[in-house]
Amino acid sequence: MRIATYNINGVKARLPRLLEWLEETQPDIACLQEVKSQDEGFPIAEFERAGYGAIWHGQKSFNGVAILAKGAQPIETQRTLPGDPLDEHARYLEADILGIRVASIYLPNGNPQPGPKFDYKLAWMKRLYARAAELLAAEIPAVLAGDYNVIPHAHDIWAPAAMLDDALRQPESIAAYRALLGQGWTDALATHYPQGGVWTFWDFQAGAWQRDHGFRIDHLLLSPAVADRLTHCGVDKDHRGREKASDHAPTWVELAD
DNA sequence: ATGTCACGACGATCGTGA
Repeated sequence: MRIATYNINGVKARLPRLLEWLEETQPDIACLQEVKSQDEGFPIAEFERAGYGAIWHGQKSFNGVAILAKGAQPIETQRTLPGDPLDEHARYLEADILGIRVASIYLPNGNPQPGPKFDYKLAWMKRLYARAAELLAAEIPAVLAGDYNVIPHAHDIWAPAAMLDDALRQPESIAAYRALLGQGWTDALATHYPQGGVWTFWDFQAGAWQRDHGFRIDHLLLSPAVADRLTHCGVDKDHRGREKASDHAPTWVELAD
């Protein structure tokens, strides 16, 4: 069983590429971020034609998350991240599919830092910590997949000195991510590629793709029962190099049945 | 040092967010 996460940066702009990726790689579950569409603009008919059921939480212009399931309908368990009723950003969606709880996460970017956007990022990570703890306490097999906007380690970026002033590499961001892992979650790619050097994002600017100036911010966190089933994981890097591609590449885990 | 892209309101460019 394959579970993937893909920050698509605009579902309408990427639709041909997205359908092509589904057709080529056939993920059983796909968590999407940066849908950048209101609910009514979500191209559900196209996904159903491709054989996928879906749930989505859209927002005008930015944010927006979705979960696709091959030949199945995700059963929604959460439409928001608990802990702040005033937070209207569409950044969290959670569902049961094929016996696994799956969350599609679009964690706040947090730039510029310091500032209110960075404060929001850290507060959001605290709320995620609380939700993740609940899932573990209930012993629900779970995968928390998405764009975490955190570069966990110096070997998760093309140059250790790059981005040091950025919200994605602040000590507070990294500490919050490590605290989450400390609950008992497995960062799948970190486990399989402990030497680092695996990127999931290449900026549109500055020829980052051509120079391979990337970093790893799209993560799949596995609960203990799911981690025991992990057989392979990776990044569909070639999809980043295609025409009209997102700035992220799809990232996935393969689980034993 | 610089380099991009999507979205949406506005009105055929610009601000925002990344």
